[in-house]
Amino acid sequence: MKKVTINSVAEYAGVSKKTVSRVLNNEPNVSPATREKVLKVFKELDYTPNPIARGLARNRSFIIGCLYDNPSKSYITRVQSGALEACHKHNYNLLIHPCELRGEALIENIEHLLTTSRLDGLVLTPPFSDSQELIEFLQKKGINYARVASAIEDETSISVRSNDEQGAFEITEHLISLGHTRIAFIKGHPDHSATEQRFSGYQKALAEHNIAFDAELVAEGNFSYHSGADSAKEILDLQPRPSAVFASNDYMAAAVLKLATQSKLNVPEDISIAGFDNAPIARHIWPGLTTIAQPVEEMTRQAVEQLILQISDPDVEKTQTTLEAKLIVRESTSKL
Amino acid sequence: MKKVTINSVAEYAGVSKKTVSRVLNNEPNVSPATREKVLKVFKELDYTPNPIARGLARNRSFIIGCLYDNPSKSYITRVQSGALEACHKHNYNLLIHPCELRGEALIENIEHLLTTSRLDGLVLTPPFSDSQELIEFLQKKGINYARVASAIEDETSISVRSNDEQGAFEITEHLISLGHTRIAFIKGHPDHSATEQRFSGYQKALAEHNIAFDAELVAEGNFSYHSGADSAKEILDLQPRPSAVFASNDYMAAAVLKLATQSKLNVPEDISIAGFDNAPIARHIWPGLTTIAQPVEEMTRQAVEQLILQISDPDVEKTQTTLEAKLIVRESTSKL
DNA sequence: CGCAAGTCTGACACCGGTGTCATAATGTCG
DNA sequence: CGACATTATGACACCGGTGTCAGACTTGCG
Repeated sequence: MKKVTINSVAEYAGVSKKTVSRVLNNEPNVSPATREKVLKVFKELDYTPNPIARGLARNRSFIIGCLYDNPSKSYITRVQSGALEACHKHNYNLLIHPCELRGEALIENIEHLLTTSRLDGLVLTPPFSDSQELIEFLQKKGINYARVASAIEDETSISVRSNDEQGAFEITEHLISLGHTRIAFIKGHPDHSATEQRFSGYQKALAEHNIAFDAELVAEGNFSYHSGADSAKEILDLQPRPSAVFASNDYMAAAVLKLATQSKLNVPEDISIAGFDNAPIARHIWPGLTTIAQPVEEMTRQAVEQLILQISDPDVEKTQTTLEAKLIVRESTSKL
Repeated sequence: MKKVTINSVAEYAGVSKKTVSRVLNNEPNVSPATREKVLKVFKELDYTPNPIARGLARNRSFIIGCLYDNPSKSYITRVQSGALEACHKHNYNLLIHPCELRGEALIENIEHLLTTSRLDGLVLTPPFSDSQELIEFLQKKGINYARVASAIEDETSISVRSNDEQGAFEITEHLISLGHTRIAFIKGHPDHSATEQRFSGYQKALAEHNIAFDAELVAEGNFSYHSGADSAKEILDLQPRPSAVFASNDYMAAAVLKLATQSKLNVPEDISIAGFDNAPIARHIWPGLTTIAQPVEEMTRQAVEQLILQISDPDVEKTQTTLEAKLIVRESTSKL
């Protein structure tokens, strides 16, 4: 398997390598005859251009990196799927890089990432979207980035978010409209800005309907199924038991459902349960979870799309977009 | 933000770029004084070497590609997590590339991938692990690859699998030992070799215990939750109803559980349900699913580890490894 | 002290493409 | 048919590193 380079193609076709390069990139000013000839040699020698060499010359890798630190697998796959869609549309590829926000050496870690592969841009997903430290580092290094689902308003960088507070408000109001007043809440991971947003939506809905906020009804979770199970235990033991639980994501809601069922409670007759995200599990269990559909793929897709735009033209305006979240009512919530 | 290259560092430090390169790569034969001086300039200028230039010179990208076409998100994230572990250990990065086995242009798709990013190797996950067409293409192109969970015995390439047939045999035997004889089976996607393996394990266990195989009890699934729900409908309508269902993966088993519960059947009292894979959902639902734990992360980790070994030394022996699957009994199966 | 071996360092080609610019070939038009 | 615009092509530097090799400088030891 000897290597076929642009030089061998040029030699074989009897033209200069620049002409081969022109054919390769569909540049104008190549006579049809020459183009044909070169294309034939491509086939004959089974030539594939070397992306690294091309990258060096153009100072581009056509690779976008995706950063995440998230216990929800489904969130991650949705993020990836949206990012990939945008990448492939523009002939980019996606490199994934999970790492810990609280790791002792986040910046070193990212620095190492940038030393081992040159990335044209970075998509930051929660909780990185809100990491001031990381953002400053990227700016200093002059790395393009886009932020997904960040709470920070920042006109100097691309950001696509969904309205978490509004979503949490709506789902809480949904529970209230069903007659619930004693509604427990499970918080998400403190590093995620969504946690505060969703909590705030919950509180605002209570206030709006003159229901006193009761700190006893609030449990600390971290978005993981496991943390949901722990919180569920606390909540189900409360006296009197809340008639509804709103968990900050579907995994934790699923955990509440599992523990309630194990305790011989009927859902939703004995207790209503609501989640957030519309993760696959929300419809894979019975009863299906009432939840808020967050357009994760779409957010990420738009973020990456903007990012690629910015890579090709650094002067393009950096947009801030907010997408709507949508209430999805399933079987896990019912009238009191 | 002006670029800091090896040339500027060399000039600033008053040494040749080769010496800078030596310091960069921790090569011997640099006097401590010179090394110090250069390292100081690195800091001072905030120099980061360009991975693309390095890649060109070394003919390496230090990027591994991961191919998949799989409806199970949890399978994919487990694959990614195992692959990432091995990659990061050796300073590689991971590029993900989902694509369709049956897409009109698989080879063109992969060719395009290789044209847009130079990958040092490829991890093939099911169903690509068994795609003869793809494997021939990669061999022709001289691309290193490793196959995960493939059924094909092939001494010429790296392969790490788990014993699916044995696992299916065990779980079927588990059901039989509980007194079940009318055991329905839901097949996986026909493109996946695991489908045939698991089916075969099911049949062998029946035979071993002198239970006649009944084709009526076999439904065609494709590993997706949705297909499991379709199959579940068929199976639950059978007269008499089977007393147990063994679905080829946990998503389909979860679908059976959901439909059974919706039909007011109690699991496992009225019907036992078993899955395969030990996906997160198996323990996130109630009752938890009896299933086979497949070491997906470990398989992928080992495959990538071998792959990286092969990249650095093409003459290293290509190993074939088989890992054990393990029966996990939860609440979804019980005595007849 | 002299010579061989070992340590440091830099000049230079090279990896495989792309950008710039000069020049040759062809076309257009009065 | 000559002057000029346009198209086609190649020479050459360059992207930012690494590999090879030669030469200068140390060191060890008989």
